[in-house]
Amino acid sequence: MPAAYLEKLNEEQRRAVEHGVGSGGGVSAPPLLVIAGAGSGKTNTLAHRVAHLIVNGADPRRILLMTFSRRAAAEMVRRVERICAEALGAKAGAMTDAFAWAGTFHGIGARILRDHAEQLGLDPGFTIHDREDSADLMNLIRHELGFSKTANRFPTKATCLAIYSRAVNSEMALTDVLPAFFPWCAEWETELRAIFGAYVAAKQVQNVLDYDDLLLYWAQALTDPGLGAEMGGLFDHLLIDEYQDTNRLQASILLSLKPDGRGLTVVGDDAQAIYSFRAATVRNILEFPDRFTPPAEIVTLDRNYRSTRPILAAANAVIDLAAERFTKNLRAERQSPDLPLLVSLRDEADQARYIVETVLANREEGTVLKQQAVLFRASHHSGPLEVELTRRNIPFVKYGGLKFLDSAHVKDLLAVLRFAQNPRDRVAGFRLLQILPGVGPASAQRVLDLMAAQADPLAALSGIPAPRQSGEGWSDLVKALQQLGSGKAGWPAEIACAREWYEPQLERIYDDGGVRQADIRQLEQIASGYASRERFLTELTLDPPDATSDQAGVPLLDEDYLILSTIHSAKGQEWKSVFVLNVVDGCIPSDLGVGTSSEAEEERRLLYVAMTRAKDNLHLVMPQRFFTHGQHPQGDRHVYASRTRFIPKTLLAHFECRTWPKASAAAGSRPAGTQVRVDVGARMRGMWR
DNA sequence: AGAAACACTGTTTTT
DNA sequence: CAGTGTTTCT
Repeated sequence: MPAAYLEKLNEEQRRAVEHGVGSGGGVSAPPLLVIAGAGSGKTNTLAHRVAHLIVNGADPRRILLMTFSRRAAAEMVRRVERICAEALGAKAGAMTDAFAWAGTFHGIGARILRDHAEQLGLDPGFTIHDREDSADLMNLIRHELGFSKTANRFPTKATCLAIYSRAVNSEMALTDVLPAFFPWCAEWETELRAIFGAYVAAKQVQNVLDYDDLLLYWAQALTDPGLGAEMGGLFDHLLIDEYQDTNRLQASILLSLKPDGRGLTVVGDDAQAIYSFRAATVRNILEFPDRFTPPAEIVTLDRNYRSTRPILAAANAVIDLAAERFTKNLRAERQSPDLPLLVSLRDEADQARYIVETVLANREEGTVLKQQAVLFRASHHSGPLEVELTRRNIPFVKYGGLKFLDSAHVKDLLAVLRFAQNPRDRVAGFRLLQILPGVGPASAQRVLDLMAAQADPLAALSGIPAPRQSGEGWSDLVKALQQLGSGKAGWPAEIACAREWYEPQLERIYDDGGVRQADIRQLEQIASGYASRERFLTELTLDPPDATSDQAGVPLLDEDYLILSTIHSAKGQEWKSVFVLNVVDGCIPSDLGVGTSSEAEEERRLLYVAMTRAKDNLHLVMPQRFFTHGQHPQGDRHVYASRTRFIPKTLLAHFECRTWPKASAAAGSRPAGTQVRVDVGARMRGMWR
């Protein structure tokens, strides 16, 4: 008799869920590709497949689920638990507790590398560099090799890292990467090669891995037949979500784990590929079926349960103009008479006011703030809106863009913990030492060199003479580090030690110590939720708290707040009402993102992703003019923007076009500028919040 | 020599 | 605001 949970699925969803599952949990299920359009019940289908495997006897300890973000993984686990509980009753708890391999590619990689560290010649205590740490290390090396003062300007640290990362993730040779993606750096190939060589060596000496290493070491380990079989043998089932946003290196890992594809399920949608800047390639998903013999089974989910028919029609029309399409359009299941709105208004200040007023009106009609989201291409696009929301006292949470962890004082405190954890980590040490007064780059390097020469760097600290002007701060730091390094205090008491050392420094360095101190306390709060210092540091690097809000603390769970998010961070989510900011050329597409036609195509998909987040109401907002930066607060230099090229005239029939505020005799004669100038000032101030 | 203070500029998207 | 480059101070 079929399980009750299967009855709720449509025919295609059910086919994806049941594929290859027989008695024994489908241990030898042939490879499966699920093409799942926006709003087609993808997450639900994948969760049902995992649950169905477990219910049919698959060993939950041997199921690996990889998603794009940790948030998505957590949501998936929650749903699997729910479905299993329904089907299995009391014994479901034990089953789902055992389902512990769910996370991002990078998170799973870190875990597997730590488990197999010794076989790979790695110190299991390695620390992980985030993007900025990696760039800092790249910068140190760039300096050491003397490339920071070449006659022609040398690529910046961020560019160097981007080139390195692109080569690693796309599995391309530097010679091919440069002309294809960084033509303006092609003249530096020899120097870059030297930097990358030194960068890799430095990471190894310092016992650190960067994001790319988490995949690269994993992929390399898998090329060894013995280790490959061992790691592949850990799992009967591998399920990968958002497969259109994986890169070559990730595909290599999958294929090495399961060379014949048995037990492999990948899910994705080529129309939603928006991560090519991270070397993701849509070819992974397109080529997947034919990598195996016989080819993978393909199931297509093309019924959209999320958006109303007019919203989906508009989104389909946008993506229909794409140069290349591989999947067909979605079919909407929900009727509605309301067309999506295309709102033109005067400037960004009006845009902010329009959003605030509409959001509040929606709430009056019963749509809570949490069911409404404002999406934008670049993090700073929401600046004026944030000012307006703050002014009107409307709580909001912002996803994407600058994070809590990026602020200098938080990084300082983390540097203390990281250096204690791994005293060979020069990026952490370099940062930490320079907090002391009278210590700059030169003295910091000297201390690190002396430490590096010793078998026990932390113990060696006692024998190192204090840098000339560091005063009594030096011995305090040495004491604090050795105390932390001994591990005697235990976790989370250690973070309190670190804070006690850092707080006086904070007051000395910054004028606005109060706000920053609150952040430090919040970090301490977060830290107490982790089992150990190593776990805390690793997980914080791989999964930083991804929202910032207008309040110091994270909003209480029962509190209502508006969602602000970059389009990238909105992937996989849905809201009742969605507003998309700055739907004009220069923002969508970003003026930085139209260099090549494939970049422009990705911008088009970005707009498609934004539009398909909406369930009931969609507002595309277009300010007509933008004030340029870098001028006097009262200046009125501005540029005029036009509607995005992705919505040409021929598509206007899909929208209800409006101007705001509604034209009236009085409003029409409003003296230009006066009201606007005030808000520009507010916006400028808001930029530095 | 090396640290600190100052002036100037430029900002996509993220594991 | 952070990152970079320049000048000034110790």
